[in-house]
Amino acid sequence: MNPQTIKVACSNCNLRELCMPVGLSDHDLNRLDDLVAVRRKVKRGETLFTNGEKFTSLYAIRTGFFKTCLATEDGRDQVTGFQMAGEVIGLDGIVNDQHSCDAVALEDAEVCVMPFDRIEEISREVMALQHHVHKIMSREIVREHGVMLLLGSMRAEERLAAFLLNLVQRLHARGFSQSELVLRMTREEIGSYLGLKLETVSRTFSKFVEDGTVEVKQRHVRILDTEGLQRLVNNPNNHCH
Amino acid sequence: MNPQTIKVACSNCNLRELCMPVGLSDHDLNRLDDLVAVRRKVKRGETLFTNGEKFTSLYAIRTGFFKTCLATEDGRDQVTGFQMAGEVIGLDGIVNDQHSCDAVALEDAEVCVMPFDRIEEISREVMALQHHVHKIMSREIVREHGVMLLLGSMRAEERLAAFLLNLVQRLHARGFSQSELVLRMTREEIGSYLGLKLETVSRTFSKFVEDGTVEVKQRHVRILDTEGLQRLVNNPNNHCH
DNA sequence: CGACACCTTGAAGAGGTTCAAGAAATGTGG
DNA sequence: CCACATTTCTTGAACCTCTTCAAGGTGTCG
Repeated sequence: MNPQTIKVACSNCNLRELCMPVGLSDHDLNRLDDLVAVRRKVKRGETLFTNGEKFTSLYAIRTGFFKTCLATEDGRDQVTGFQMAGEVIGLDGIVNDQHSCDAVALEDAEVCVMPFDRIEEISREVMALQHHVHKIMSREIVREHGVMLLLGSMRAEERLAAFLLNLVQRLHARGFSQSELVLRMTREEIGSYLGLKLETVSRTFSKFVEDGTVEVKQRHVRILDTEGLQRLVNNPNNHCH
Repeated sequence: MNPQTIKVACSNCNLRELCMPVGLSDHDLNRLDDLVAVRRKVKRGETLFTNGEKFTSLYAIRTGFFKTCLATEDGRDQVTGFQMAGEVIGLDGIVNDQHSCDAVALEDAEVCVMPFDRIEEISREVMALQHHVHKIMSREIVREHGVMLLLGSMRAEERLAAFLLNLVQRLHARGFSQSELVLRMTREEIGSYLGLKLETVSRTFSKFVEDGTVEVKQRHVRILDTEGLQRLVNNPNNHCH
């Protein structure tokens, strides 16, 4: 690994509203600029951190797209999340001082490296940051509750619908289209995240196309009927009781 | 609701090693005693907090057993976890200042109420507490990763085996038997947690009994072959690829 | 003791997986 | 820049696991 690094500041970062608290005084903003030690570029296919690696920092994604995944010795493999610009990864490492999953860049990426001891230090001085860190961790817990609901109670179509809606919603919050998106991950990775085989993901896409709900050309997806997808996720008659 | 409340202190609590940081100075220990505002009793079947309720506090379980569950408007229902003495619940509420799931007592319980603003206040002064809070949240994230692996890649037998092993392990850490346990939840609640129907849970228990892996008498379970269960969870030949 | 909640078991059925083959896209080296 | 290798995606058919529906048994609590 050859981490390319550049020094930078949060205070004039255009992603600040996504990964930092808002409404800070100038003084507090200056303190925040000490948060990011360096930036680091990660090429597509490379890992930002891996299972077992010593935990030192959280990472705010500036550009690019990541997956986090769990690989057990006996060959199981589970994608636990997909992360995009403005999101923070590495929280899993805090509890045992070492990472418990791999973070893999699905496209060339750049992250802000935030040493965790520095986060804790500045958190003690800047209340807004302290609360922000707590919120980020709580948000991740709530997100995972949602995934548990998905994995535990939804059928294939419902899972894929929920997945697509979640992706566009997050992309839209970053200024992209509400209805069009380019998948950065393979069918197999989607399947791993959704607890389905890649063939099932592919078939379900095909079903959506037949129904006129979406257009799919490889990884390019256009959502034609957002409410149709929403109905799939929410319709009480659809559940496996 | 009629919360029965008693004032108390952490410094002489016999569960301290489970829910509080260790190795504190006397001064820091005294600060911690301000953490717990009151205790609160929750009767079996009652809720400690519910979805939508304003978030004010985290709760350390002193006695009893809880489930947390997500219930959506359209009738889905997902148990997201089972919690026992020494564990902390309520973390889901931080991000939006309101709880996003229900916490239901599965047996008469008592919790220590820790107002979150007080946690943040004392965290700023006591580094060990600050780090401890971070670890608790990170631990919950990692636990949920494990559940995602379970729900996403395991078959019914593997899920139930993993579930039982996890339960006895946590009970053992609290001084109970390594091989015997009393389930505090119904088959349906186990099923909801594991993404299975109650009938499947029941059948899988029966299969374990046939195989001589466990003895089951209603909610009383005795594990006869821990390694057999372990093998089920870890055996690479068992997966659905 | 009777009502109710909980658990077990069977049989039929559905949804997703597995295996297999081929097509489409992507990347690589000459 | 093209030919070839590789990865990724699609689709079909058979199979398997888990679910659904149904009925009866067991335990518990007022």
